[in-house]
Amino acid sequence: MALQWHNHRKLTTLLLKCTTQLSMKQLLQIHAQLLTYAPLSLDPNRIAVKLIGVCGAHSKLRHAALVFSQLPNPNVFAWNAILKAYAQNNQWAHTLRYFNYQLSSPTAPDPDEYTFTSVLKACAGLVAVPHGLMIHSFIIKGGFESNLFVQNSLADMYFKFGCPVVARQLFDEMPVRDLVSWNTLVSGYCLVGDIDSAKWFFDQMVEKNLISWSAMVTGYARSGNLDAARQLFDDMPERNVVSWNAMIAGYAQNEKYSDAICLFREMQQVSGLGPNDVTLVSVLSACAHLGALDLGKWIDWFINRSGMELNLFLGNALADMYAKCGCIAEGRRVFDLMQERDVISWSIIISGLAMHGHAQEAFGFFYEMLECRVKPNEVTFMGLLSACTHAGMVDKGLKYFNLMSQEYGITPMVEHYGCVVDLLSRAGRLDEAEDLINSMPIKPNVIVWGALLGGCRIYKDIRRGERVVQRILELDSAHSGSYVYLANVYASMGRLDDAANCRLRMRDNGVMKTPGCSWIEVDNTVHEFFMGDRSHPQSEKIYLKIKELGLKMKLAGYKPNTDLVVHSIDEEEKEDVISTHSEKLAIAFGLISMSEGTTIRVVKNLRVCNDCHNATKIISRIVGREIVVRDRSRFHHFKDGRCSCNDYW
DNA sequence: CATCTCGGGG
Repeated sequence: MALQWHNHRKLTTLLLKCTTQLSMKQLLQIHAQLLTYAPLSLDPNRIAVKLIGVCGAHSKLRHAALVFSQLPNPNVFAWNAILKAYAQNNQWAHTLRYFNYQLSSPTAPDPDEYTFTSVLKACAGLVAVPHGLMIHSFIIKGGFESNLFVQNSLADMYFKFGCPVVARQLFDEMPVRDLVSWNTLVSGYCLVGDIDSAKWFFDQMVEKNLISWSAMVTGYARSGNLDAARQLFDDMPERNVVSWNAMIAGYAQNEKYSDAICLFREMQQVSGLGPNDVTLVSVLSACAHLGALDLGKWIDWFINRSGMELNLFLGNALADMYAKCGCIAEGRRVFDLMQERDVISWSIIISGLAMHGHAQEAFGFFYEMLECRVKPNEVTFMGLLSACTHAGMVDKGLKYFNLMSQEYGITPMVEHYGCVVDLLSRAGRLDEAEDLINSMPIKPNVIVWGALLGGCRIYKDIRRGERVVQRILELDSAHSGSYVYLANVYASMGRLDDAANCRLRMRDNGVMKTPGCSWIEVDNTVHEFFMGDRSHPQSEKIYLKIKELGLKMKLAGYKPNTDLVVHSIDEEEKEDVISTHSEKLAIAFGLISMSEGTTIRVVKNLRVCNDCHNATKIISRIVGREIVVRDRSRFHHFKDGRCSCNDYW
């Protein structure tokens, strides 16, 4: 007993003196030891503060809560420790819950200025304005507003509330300012989009640190000025993971996915810094957009190898990457693996299943989600509606559309209307589609009208089409789809002069079609192809392959589709007979550069056209390989001459 | 008496 007591004292003394970061494993061992002799502890609060701090740093909040709950009389240090643990891990609602608990508990100590830094951070993160204002007055009453940390936290909170004027007044009235005060101002102005003020204060700063620079990089990136962001990034005297993350995220959020991936490689090769979870979230998002499955898989492997925890953000990004790269089964595997899931996790799987045409399973996940008491949001319903669209389930779609507002109080956005109009139009219920548009409480956009126009094209409703084109051109006089539609209608009626005229008008108005573009990842590099592209170094071989395929296809009974009216709004144009659609180039390149039997995965920026769809079906049979094409709206899995979409897309 | 605030994300 004496020996154990001695060991116990030694352990606690060591623990309290310990300044280096403890690993979670060490912590658990120490905690177990301490628990055994808990009644003998000299000062449980001092030990608990230390332990909770370690738990917080390792995001082990359940363990932190456990340690806290074992304290018979938590003092203000212990309360501050638990509040900080939650606040620094973005668990703001929990932070506020503990704070309320502290206020309402008669035995709990009164909060101090340390308490408020965490609580204000939580209010800021939640944008809980009433809470924040209440706590501000609480702080004034308690006389804590003279504390520099509290002042900085308050200024930060008001920026996050979108009140730069209040924040600025607080800053101006501060008798003493430190680097954090200035950084708060710079990042605050960046946050509210006042990049000029941010830059002005940034330039005023005599002393800057990594945070100042990184905040400015993020500010420029978020304002869309990637060149300025990159310039600052290059000018930084030193960089850490956060600086690299800021620039990588900047590229990813501005749709510069290849640049994001490039910089990610540079980070590892040049800086020697390892990526963290935030880095990987951005890179995974780039992979998802590009369909870069190999890199995505490598990141999955990297996460497992490094023992990185699959947190909510990372799990969502990984599941989304798999779903958007055509591996919905892998996406579900990741989803099952996750310890914590939110509405976004569920929505990712639901829209992933929808994209792959698995409507029933998507509905199943929705009901499971409800059983787990996760409240669906607008993104969830977009997934459900697109599941209905891709399966042609009109009435089911209308049911969900009504359910979202009636049952869940979610006001449909223009995107939801677009989805339902698309659903009705494809089914030929053009009257209902048009009525829905006319009854919209918000202004319909080009996408909504375009969906109806698509229906007019399929069902050859020329009168309605004319009307719709007019509405679209009022919104966007350079809407290429409308001109293409008109030209095609005229051509189909034999009015070739009108068709030609339409083309001329299109040219005169400077109408540019979005160039069709497809890409494929081979050996960890994304290769990009435009329509009729001959810029690829292997162009010669690619066109030879296409020629070879063309011969085999002819023998297999394939006839190119020459019906002009078939051309849809989102398709690449086929003005030039000899031009080749981009997905054919990408598929051909995949066939010549990837080993026998591997699945060819291609991503296309527009919708795949009828002709290419037919051609790809036959190619999949001829070469005996699976070809997966992700187009603008969904996945097509081509195999043995068939497509998973059953020709409905 | 030991604790705090500012930068990166699906």
